[in-house]
Amino acid sequence: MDTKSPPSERQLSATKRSAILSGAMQEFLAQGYAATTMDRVAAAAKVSKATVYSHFKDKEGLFIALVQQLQEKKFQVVYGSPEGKRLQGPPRQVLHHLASNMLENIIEDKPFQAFMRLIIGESGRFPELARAFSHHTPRCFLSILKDYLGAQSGLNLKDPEATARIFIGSLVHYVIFQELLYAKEVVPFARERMIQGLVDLIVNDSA
Amino acid sequence: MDTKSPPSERQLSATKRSAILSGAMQEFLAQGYAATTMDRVAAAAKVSKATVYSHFKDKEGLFIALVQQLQEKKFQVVYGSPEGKRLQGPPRQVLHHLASNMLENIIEDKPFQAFMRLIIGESGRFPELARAFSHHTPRCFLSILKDYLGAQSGLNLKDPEATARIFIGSLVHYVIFQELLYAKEVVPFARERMIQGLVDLIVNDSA
DNA sequence: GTCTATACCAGGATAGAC
DNA sequence: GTCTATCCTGGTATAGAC
Repeated sequence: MDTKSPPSERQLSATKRSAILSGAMQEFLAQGYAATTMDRVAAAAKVSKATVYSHFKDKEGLFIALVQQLQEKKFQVVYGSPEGKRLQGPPRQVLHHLASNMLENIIEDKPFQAFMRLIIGESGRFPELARAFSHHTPRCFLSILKDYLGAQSGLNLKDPEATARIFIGSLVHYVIFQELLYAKEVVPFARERMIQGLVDLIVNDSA
Repeated sequence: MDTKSPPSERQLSATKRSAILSGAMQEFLAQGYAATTMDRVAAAAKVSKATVYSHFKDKEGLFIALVQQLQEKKFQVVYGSPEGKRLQGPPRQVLHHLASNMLENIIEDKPFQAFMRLIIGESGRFPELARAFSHHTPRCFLSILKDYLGAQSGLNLKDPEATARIFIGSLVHYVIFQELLYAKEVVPFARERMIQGLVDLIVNDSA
């Protein structure tokens, strides 16, 4: 018996590949594209640099593969969320619940915030990735909300889709501003107040 | 007579300094922090690299100086905007005008968009700059809008500040999403429809 | 398929002439 | 105060052993 890895002496390609992607995620999310070095990626993945290059063409290829993987995996969590199903119930409750969950999910999820930073920060150099992000991410969310709002005749909304965009946009902006740009430390604004303000604006039953 | 610069053979320090900042702006806004090289900054400023280092301690110092300068100069244009004065008039008109101007200003101003990308993208590495941005930028704008909304008793707003944040947040998010992330090419949404939706949501007089 | 070792290049920063 | 020339580190990518 030696001190090496007991289960499988020779690890297979798929294992290495996912280890590399995992290391790449750690580095790219923390440092951004240009500041990340293949050395550190290899170290984080506990793999030699040459192995990284045998699995991915170059730094750019690795980055693109990583982002695509994150889009597919991370997103179902944040945007697909508990409400993959259609929404139903009284607007006040549904909207409050929806906003609350969305903020909670994103604010807790630091890696996802780093991912937002990365996508926005690198959107100049990697426009394709930004386009893919715009295309896939808020699609289902927006569409579900739009349908729900459109079906609530009691709300008297002139443009349900615009309303849905305002709803989501306000919340995403809240996260970008308060969290990514540290506004919470400098011009704080309670999460609950934001949510309540948004719900009141949309529902607006004269209570 | 030689072929060199006729006006002043030896340029002064202040001139060089602003040339360097100008070159730095060009490079940092286009490439981001890490991908920008001091060589290219010097070239863009038509100055030797040593001169750059005589005016600024290092790359980081140059970057910070640049961002601070941009905050002070660029901002009065975009956020101070035509409405530095207090707002007055009927809500529908004022809000529509305000939103329209704000979007117009930001969407036309590509350098400012690059600046947003930069601030968000580098907010992990330069949290101080992000904090300064959060602190100064939308301050006056938000405050003016909040006061205006609070004064319009006809609107029946429960929380004018929350409403003001939703207003600005929706619009900023619109820019980030549609412009910076190229959503306009992939899930387009008319600017005017966004503005109208926002105004309708806030004003909401049953016409 | 994976590692070690290395080629090659570029970037940040500085020394020294003028 | 500004330039030219240079140092040195560290990065991407690959060659060759196992």
